[in-house]
Amino acid sequence: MQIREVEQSAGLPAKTIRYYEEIGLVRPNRQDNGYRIYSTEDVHRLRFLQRARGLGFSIEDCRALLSLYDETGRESADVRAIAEAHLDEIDRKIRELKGMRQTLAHLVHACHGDDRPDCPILDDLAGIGDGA
Amino acid sequence: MQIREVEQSAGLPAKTIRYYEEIGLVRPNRQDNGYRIYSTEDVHRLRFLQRARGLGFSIEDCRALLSLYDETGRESADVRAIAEAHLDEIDRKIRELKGMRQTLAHLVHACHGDDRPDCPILDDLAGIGDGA
DNA sequence: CATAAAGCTTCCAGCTGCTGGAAGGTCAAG
DNA sequence: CTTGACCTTCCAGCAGCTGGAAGCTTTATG
Repeated sequence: MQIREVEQSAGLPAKTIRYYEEIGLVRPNRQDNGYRIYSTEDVHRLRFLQRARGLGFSIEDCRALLSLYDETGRESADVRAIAEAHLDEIDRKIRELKGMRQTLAHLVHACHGDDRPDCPILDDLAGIGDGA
Repeated sequence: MQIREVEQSAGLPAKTIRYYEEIGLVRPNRQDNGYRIYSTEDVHRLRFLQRARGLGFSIEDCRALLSLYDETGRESADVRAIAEAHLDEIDRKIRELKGMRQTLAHLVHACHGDDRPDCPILDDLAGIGDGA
């Protein structure tokens, strides 16, 4: 299978697929002309990566997950530990974004948003608290 | 005021302050020896940046907000438009993270996480659906 | 058979927003 | 006069790609 076809079946752009090879996540063979040739297993790994990345795992997490996937003697606890750490990280990000969201929504609400220059959003950013 | 002191009052590391100058967000004067010297207004701008970044605005948004802040004839609608677009973006990210969170929490829950190799997390990533 | 279009290759640069570190100038204290 | 704290510039690197140039190969068409 050539790269253009793998794009479809793995759901990843060719550039990304080559990049994943460059950083050692997948090792396709080469044809005589130098073209990459992907086995079903290569495509499998790429799909794995596509899903793991879609869940927000970092590249290094993906590398660890893939190697656990390869390792038949793995302990599921190791996999779960990675996933739990990532889950915590996601929760942290959600909390952070919600904090921003709240402040921002409040400010947007307070701003009349017309042709006049006075603006609670700018006031807040400038550190002019409303005292409340 | 020299940079080390500005670090404290703006709540930004010196490296970042210099970087903000490099990209034209602030323009401190120089002493004869070449040292940067920050006016109260410079510090003010930096604090503005610190807050805006803390709310997750991009550097380009910050640039736009600062220039609206400078512009006394601004329309608050312009400020609000930037803030609303950013709010939408935050909401999008929260939704994305929540989607990940849900899938991942489900998988973590399903994984017994012991010394055995079978693992629903890896199965899912490998595309082995549980058919449900 | 010539040529053009499509697909492949490598390599280099750039994106965001800093951050670390090296090499070196300046200044106040002892 | 030296030490140490501060300041400067410049260059490199982080994540995770993405775009583009320059140049092969292969396939389709006239």
